[in-house]
Amino acid sequence: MMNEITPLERRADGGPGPIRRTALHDTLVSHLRDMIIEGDLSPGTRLHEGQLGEQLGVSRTPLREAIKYLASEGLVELVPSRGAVVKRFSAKDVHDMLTVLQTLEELAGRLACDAASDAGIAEVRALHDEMVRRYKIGDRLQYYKLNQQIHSAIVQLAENAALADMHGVLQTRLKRIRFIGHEGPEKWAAAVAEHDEMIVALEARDKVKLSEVLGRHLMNAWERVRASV
Amino acid sequence: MMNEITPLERRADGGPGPIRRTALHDTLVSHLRDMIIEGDLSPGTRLHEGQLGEQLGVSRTPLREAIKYLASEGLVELVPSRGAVVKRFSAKDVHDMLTVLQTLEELAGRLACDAASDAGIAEVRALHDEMVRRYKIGDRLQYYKLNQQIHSAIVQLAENAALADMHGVLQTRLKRIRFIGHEGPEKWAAAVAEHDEMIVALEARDKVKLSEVLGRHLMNAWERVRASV
DNA sequence: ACAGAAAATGCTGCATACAGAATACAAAAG
DNA sequence: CTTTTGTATTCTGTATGCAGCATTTTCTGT
Repeated sequence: MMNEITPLERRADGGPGPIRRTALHDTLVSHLRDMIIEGDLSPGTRLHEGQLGEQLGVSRTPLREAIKYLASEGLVELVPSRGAVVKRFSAKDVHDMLTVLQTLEELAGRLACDAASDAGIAEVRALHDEMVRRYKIGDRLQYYKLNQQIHSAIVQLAENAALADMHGVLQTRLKRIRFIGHEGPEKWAAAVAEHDEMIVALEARDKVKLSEVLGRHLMNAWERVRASV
Repeated sequence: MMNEITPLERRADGGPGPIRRTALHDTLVSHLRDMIIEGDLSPGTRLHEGQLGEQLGVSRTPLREAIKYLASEGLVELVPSRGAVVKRFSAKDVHDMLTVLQTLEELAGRLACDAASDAGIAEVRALHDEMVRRYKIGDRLQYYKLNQQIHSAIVQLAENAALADMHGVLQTRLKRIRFIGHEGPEKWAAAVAEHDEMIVALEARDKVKLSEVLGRHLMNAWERVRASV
């Protein structure tokens, strides 16, 4: 993280493959979101329209639209006459978010056991195995990313768009925090063990168990990150 | 509903009281949100920037920013190169939203019993009594509004910002639907009875009971609206 | 030297202008 | 009469320009 700020590539031009007409709005939103999550724009930073726009190579208009979008997502805060600043989350905020996330994932677990296809479960299993492999070789970054993917995938299995939406918003808001949380070896091992229980419960379509493990996992997540916020 | 579309009043000018510096952005967002909820802009309708902007008396720039904000809220959908359309919800969508809302309110009930102040509970009681009064005189509109307020108020008592956010988004998305749901006298009575149980459980700070009633109430809400979606 | 006021600078908020894409329409061919 | 293709119009997407507010800097008086 803390990358150099680079102009975003607008590959409306050639490049191989079908000429994907990427909407600038979406690109900008993703880009800004990443910049916030990865810490290029730290909490409290003012989003300077002129400056930021020049760095990214876009004019102020689409940039402002993207900022409004992110404001609705809760990543930035709009201050009248003073633009937008990257939102800062207190420890209580993080705890609150994890509480809600816990409840949502418990629900997702129950729904997923009913709604998921065998193929869907197999995909999660594949992600899980890959994650464990990354764990064993100590690849924290990929472990982290696969971890997130697994949680998202389980939510997807629940086949509930509203649930996926709400989960996505909270997960995005928390990414910045969780990314930082570097747990020690023993806590990391515990997290992996929980994930093991998870996948077993999912494959058995054991609602009660899966829901319980997901809930416990997020309770523990708070313990893992509370020090860093 | 189905009001005439009127230009929004921008009282940056005089008027009594302190010169409230109302940000146009917020005003526009609220206004558009209301137009969608109240059915002035029905699902599938294209949000015509030029036309809509002229009707509201604003230029396209702030209007587009407001639309982007609403898109992130999930009320409108952005179609590349074709602007924005009011999002249409299927019966399954509504059911999904109610499922999540149910889970969130159950959580809110549990948290509220711990976190709420006596004064806060008293305020909900006041809303409840007023709502019952409106029920008795058959004032559907005010009943409906107070109903929503009570649910929001209980969520507020939980003192969890993330929970309030997620609940708010879903409640807003559902407003358009629930507004339509005209239940018969017996179902209406049942809903009021549930609200009675609710306030009693809240005053007793009975977590289990309050959570259960809130959950049941929203289960039944689905039964009440399923016909109209 | 310091406090307060006034000017100056920089930024946001809104409006307008321009370019490109999508759609609607019309004319021509089958 | 249907289909297709070329053209015209309309609307979106992006850039730029201007006015007002906030903040900072500088000037002035004690």
